[in-house]
Amino acid sequence: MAIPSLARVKCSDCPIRHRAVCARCDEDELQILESMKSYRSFAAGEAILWRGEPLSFVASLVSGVASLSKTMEDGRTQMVGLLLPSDFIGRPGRSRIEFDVTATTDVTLCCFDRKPFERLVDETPHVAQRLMELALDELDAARDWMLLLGRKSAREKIATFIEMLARRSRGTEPVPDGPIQLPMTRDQIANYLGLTLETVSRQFSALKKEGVIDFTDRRRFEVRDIIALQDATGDDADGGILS
Amino acid sequence: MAIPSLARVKCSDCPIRHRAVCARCDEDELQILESMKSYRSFAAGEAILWRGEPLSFVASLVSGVASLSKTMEDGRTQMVGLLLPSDFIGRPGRSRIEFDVTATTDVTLCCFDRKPFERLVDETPHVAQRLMELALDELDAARDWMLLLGRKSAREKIATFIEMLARRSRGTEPVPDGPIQLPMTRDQIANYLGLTLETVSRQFSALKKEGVIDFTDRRRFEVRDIIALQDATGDDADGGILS
DNA sequence: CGCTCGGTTGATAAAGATCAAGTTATGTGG
DNA sequence: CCACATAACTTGATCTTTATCAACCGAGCG
Repeated sequence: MAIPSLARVKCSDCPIRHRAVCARCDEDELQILESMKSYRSFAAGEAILWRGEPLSFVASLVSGVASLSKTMEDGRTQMVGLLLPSDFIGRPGRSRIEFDVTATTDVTLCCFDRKPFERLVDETPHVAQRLMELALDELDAARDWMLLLGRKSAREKIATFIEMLARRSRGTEPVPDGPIQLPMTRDQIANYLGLTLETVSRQFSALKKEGVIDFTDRRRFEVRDIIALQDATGDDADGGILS
Repeated sequence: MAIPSLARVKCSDCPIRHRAVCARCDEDELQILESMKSYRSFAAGEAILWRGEPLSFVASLVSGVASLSKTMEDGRTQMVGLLLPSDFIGRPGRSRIEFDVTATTDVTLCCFDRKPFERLVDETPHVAQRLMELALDELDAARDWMLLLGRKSAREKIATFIEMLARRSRGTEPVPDGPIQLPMTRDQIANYLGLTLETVSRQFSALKKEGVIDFTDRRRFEVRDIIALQDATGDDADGGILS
């Protein structure tokens, strides 16, 4: 069950202050958000929101990793998004969502009741603009993932996934070049990449045998050969430099 | 080459008036858009925008079909979006796009120079709100497509594609139950669905042999058995009724 | 201590890609 | 208007990749 957390972090001290939906807000606007917010925590594996369920709150992800996924009648599932700190859950103007939101690791959310938040969005261009940016970023990420799902080989998918984790944690992790934590099980990785867990395991083993990565533990690895890794992703060498 | 069209349709008579970026605008706002807009036409196959190229204009698609696609170094291509009348091209706050935009059929665009348009967005909540809705709709569509690309079989992909075309043209086509036009070649369909053109052709043939669809011509077909078609998509029978 | 869960590895099967002919349209120039 | 060229499409044979089925391993926990 979700445990409403009483711990109160001041918005100005919040770790996601400059990236979340409040990024563009000034002090006055922050005051309003401060008075509306409440924290909730979810344990790894817990459902945060179910597909189709009425959406009573929206939230910013403060810490941990959550995932968006779609499941077919026969059980096939596809992850359609990975939420990291500062990502937003919920939509202005929509009372339901079309996918499940699940806590992948232990998660803390900064929640707002939906109705008051929507009123705020209408009145606060800074919030509306930031929400727009976040939506467009998600759209770009979704499109990159479509290329991966539709056209990349298993090896390329795994390499892309690892490279993404490595790049992302360079900002977040305490030791910049140290071991990287896999925030999910092989099965969840498979659902993210459109593979089976066996194929995921085999590709990890192959990259390990080639000396590209090295596992210190089943959930923790280090990149040994970043060039070979980027090569294996199938992406342009300078991918993103133009942007 | 793009031929700047001199034909001027009044916004109030525009076929996409209530669905495009201007949907929520009142008469005064429409006046402003009217004075800023210009039409451009592109022939089937022509490039509208290249990935990475500076974005000088944004536009609404007035007629025809355009596609967004990403291409890897070795030529593998994945379509990441299909633009239909009323869809928007370009992003507020971004000077480049991360994919190619191509005219799939002959296309007419209602264009706005980017800079003035961005100023307008900042000053006109009706436009900003509509842009947000359009972006969220695209995001939902992208996520549905991720499930298709990652988890559906070739047969399910083709059935989903046909069902989507059928549903969509029910609104647009002159004869509601008549033949439906395929707006793209087998090769383009393959790039949309993450398949090869041979597999696309084979699946069409299979559905035809089973009497689910019937081709009146290579680019025109009729749905003979809608139940069997929906069955073959792999989606929930009531998919979308809840939304 | 033995169970369970997450993970690895191997053998086999199936789906779809690839390679290779052909066939049907759609032009285009004579 | 016809002959021919070309692009779009279909179909078949074969090969590759990844899924599926199955056995097993090791860490953590009741």
